[in-house]
Amino acid sequence: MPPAPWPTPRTVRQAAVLHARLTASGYFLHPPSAHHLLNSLVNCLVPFDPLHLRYALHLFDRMPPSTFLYDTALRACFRAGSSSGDPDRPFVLFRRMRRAGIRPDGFTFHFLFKCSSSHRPHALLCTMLHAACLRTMLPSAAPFASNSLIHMYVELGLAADARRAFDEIPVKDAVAWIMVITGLAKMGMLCDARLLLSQAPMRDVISWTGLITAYSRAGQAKEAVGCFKSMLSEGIAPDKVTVIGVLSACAQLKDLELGRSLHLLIKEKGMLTSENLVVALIDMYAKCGDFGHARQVFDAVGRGRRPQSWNAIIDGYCKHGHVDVARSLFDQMEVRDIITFNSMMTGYIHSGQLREALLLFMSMRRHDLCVDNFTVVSLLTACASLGALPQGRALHACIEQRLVEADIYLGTALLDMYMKCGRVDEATIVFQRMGKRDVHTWTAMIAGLAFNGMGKAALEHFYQMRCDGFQPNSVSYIAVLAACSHSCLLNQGRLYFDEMRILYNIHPQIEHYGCMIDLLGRSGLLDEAMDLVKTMPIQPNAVIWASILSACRVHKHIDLAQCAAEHLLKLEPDEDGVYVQLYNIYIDSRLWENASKIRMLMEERQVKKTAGYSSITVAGQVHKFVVSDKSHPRILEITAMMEEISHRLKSVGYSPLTSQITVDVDEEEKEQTLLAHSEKLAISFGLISLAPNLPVHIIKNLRVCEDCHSTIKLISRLWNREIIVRDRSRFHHFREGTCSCNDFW
DNA sequence: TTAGGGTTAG
Repeated sequence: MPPAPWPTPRTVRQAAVLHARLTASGYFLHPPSAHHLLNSLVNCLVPFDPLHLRYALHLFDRMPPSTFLYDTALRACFRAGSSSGDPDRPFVLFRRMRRAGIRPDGFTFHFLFKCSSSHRPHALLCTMLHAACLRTMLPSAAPFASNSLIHMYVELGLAADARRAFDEIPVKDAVAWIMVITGLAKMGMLCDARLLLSQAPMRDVISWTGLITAYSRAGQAKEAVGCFKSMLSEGIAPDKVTVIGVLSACAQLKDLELGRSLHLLIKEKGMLTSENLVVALIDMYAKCGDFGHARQVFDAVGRGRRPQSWNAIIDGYCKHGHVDVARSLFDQMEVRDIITFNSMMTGYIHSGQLREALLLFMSMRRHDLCVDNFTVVSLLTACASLGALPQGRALHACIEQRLVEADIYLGTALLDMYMKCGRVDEATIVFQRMGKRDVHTWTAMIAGLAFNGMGKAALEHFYQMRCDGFQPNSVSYIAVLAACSHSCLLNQGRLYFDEMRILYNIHPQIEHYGCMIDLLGRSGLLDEAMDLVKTMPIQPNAVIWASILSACRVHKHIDLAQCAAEHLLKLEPDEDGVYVQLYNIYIDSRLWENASKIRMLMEERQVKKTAGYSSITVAGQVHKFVVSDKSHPRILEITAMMEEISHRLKSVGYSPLTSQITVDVDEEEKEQTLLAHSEKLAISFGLISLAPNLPVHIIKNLRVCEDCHSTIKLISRLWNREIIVRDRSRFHHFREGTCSCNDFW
């Protein structure tokens, strides 16, 4: 006797009633009835409350097992979402199914892949599932699983695996399938033809879109666009989701031409009703810097735009340096989300407006927004540029306490912060503990070692990076060449400068030339450096001429110094550093008259010398000193320490470099002035207030003077103390009487 | 009696 048409339960109570009726009538073990009950639960209840998953699985455990029931149980796991507890449950179910000898079908794998997309298990497990799918499935059952397989790899960010899954869909067999299907249709077997058609494994718009999205999300935008073109040539029409993926790739490539043609396509097909697509379109125009069109699309959406549209345009303005325009849009927004705040903060940080970024960060709490890993990356970047080590360490503690999810960006930002605060040891620990690294992580490590004066270690890391299969990019080579120049590794520098073009087709930019010219200049090869300046295909900028000028000072090359200074004064007439550098060169060479001309020129042009200062953090508090500073509450102790330093330095035969002082005063006064330099005050304070095992860490806004440099080397030996000084362009690590810069800075 | 791809922040 067929069962009565059972009602569809819409509440747990109704489900329980039906459960009782089925059990009482013996129909609980009748497959269609059992399926009906379980299906209703999965469709109506589980998606709205993951707690009902337990009830559904409880029923499932008591029903006679079948492929369909297992598929339904897996579907239940998927629909309950990732918040429903045990992320391993789908895999446990699958293992049980195999042990019970129940054959999986396309749906089984489909739901397993869907679960894997949301639960993000280990990549190895996904590969094993993929293999099991290939092993056990008939090709005719594949189409359900293949697109979800691609999607799983997309979610895991594994574009190459997504590609492999895509290639496994046998497109060449499509012809054979179509022949069989048309054959059946011609014989009048329309039902069979339709069934076969629904099962034929062919690449459709969804497979292609999956692959395009995979490439786009993995940052392989060229491949994404390549796929899009292949898709069109196979005669498959894109839909709005495809276009979103391709627009995102265009934005990465700054391919405005393709972006515009997509805009035309969107208009033709009337796709502008999708706001997701509108967001992608605004983002593409904004990232390409075409704000006219970006605004046109943005304005056309009108009031009631989603925050995503605002975010896309705000971020575009920030990335192109129009932070004020971005802020005015930010202020007009009614509902801002975490992305809005993070974009705006990042904009401020990259434009050097750290105070504004901090104010925004503090206002996030008022908007009930929790800090996430994007926020922490921004804050770490700010700490790195300020050299704010204690604050950076506090953020590290938040990561360790798992208050934010640690990922590859966060790890890289953390190691970069430690490097920029001169803590190579801590940066190295972060680097070594990172489970996953990418080219940015390696580059941050190499650059960090480079400007901390550890050129050889930097090059060893570069070697290791390539052994690990990472392809260096143009920024990696800037770091490598900077390592060579900071550590005076001339032969290696020449090698890498040629190699980047030959091996990777990376053409040198102004930064690469800058490093190379700096390296040649440091090595005393000023003629060769000038040859490179003359022959390079780019107009030399201020950095290039400043390198030449520095080299001229060290190698006493007055004529070339004058030539470099002339170029610099044309490029940056208001920059006091040039005047000071040239002035010092004249003083070193005892050309007093030229020196005083420079002074007059500065007065004439009203160029003010930037006031030098040094800061040191003790117990979380920043102490700032200027020359001859008497304002510190512990000035008496600091002065006593200064006197002790002076006394001990003299006892080992050190005489102050009073020749650096050009004001007409007696020797003793000159000595006093040198002794009152801000970095020496800060170091004295560090010595009296920090525990003896802690390094003394100073941040200086200008370059360290020669007398201070020699003095600090001696202090590091006499007090057996590590002293780290970050000046405006590099780090000096003083240990046991030597400095990591090898006296060239 | 089961299905499928999405945009914006580091």
